Amino acid sequence: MALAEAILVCLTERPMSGYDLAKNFDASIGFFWRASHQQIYRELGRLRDKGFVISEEVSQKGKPNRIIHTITPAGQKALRAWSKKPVKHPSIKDDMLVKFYALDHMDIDALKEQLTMRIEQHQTKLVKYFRIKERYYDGKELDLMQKGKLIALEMGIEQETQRIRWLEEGLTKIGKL
Amino acid sequence: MALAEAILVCLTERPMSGYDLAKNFDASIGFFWRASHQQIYRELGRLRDKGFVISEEVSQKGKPNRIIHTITPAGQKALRAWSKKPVKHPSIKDDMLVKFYALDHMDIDALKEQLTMRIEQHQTKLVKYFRIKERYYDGKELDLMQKGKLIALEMGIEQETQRIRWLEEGLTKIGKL
DNA sequence: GTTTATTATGCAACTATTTGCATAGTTACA
DNA sequence: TGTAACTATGCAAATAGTTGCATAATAAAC
Repeated sequence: MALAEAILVCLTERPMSGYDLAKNFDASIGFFWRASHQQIYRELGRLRDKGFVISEEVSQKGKPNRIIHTITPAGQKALRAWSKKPVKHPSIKDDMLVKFYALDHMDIDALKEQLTMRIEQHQTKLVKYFRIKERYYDGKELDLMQKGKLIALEMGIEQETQRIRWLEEGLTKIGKL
Repeated sequence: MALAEAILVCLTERPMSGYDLAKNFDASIGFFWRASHQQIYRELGRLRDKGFVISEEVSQKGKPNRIIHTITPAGQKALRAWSKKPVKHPSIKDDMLVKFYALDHMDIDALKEQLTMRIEQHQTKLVKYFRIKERYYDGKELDLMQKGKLIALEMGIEQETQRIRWLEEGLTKIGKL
């Protein structure tokens, strides 16, 4: 399970609260591993139990106190250990492919609409990725950490581009039926 | 959740036992929606509770009895209703991308090995897809059901091809670091 | 003759994920 | 002055998915 590791990775950048992490998961590493704030808070509890992070409460005026989590040396070690473990192949679960597979029981017009919507969603995401790439990476001097993030981002761009392509092909194909 | 629907789709072809379904999930629709036999048996129980399938026991000599499940008109109706519901965008959960994102904490050589393994896995799958395509679809007269399945298969082929491409690009990129 | 694979089903426990709710103060806008 | 959005945390329940085990017979391989 990479959620624990994704959180640890974020915390190597700087100590953060659960709230900060949830925002991060909306904006950067979350492109590659989605998680809700509920999941993050629970996972933080587990990481604390294992001694991979330490948490300290910081009082704020007015707002509820923040709990800032810092990665421990044990956490760093766990990350390095994880890097050597084989990845499992990602689970493919795509409603759309099931719908194509069962085309003779589907409402074709509804399917076309859904395809169009999905294409738009992926395009929105792609635009977001390109903005981040331009803003933070293009024409900059990068260290190893940044290079890794850029590669991940470029892989994300590839993935979205390709997803759009096959959804468009699918749309064309059902148009020709 | 498309598991219920994936099962119903299989049962529109012919009535089947849980065991048959599990095999189907290994070979055809399972390319687009993975499920273990435990999941399938549980889901079949739920579908029976909802009246979407009826199940009857068939005794066999020697072997344990088979329970054959048949889709009901209510089940057919549920399938059509599902076809009109919007798809949710597939959850992206890929350890590999998280590992790239955290490149500065990873063991690069281990990562290269993992990439190579993943590429091989996707290639194996691709070969399987091509065999099915040649054997069942190429140069044949196809009805709507078969056309749908072919499109799904071609989309699967696209997806695997593209996955291989971006994994190879990733490998090249970390080679250049 | 024994081990292994295949057919056939299913429970139980655990882990992961999603959805909904609850609390509680702050800031901005209309 | 009210409402909505934002900051900040977390519990509870439901659903989904994985892992491990258990049973029980047949057939083929070694």
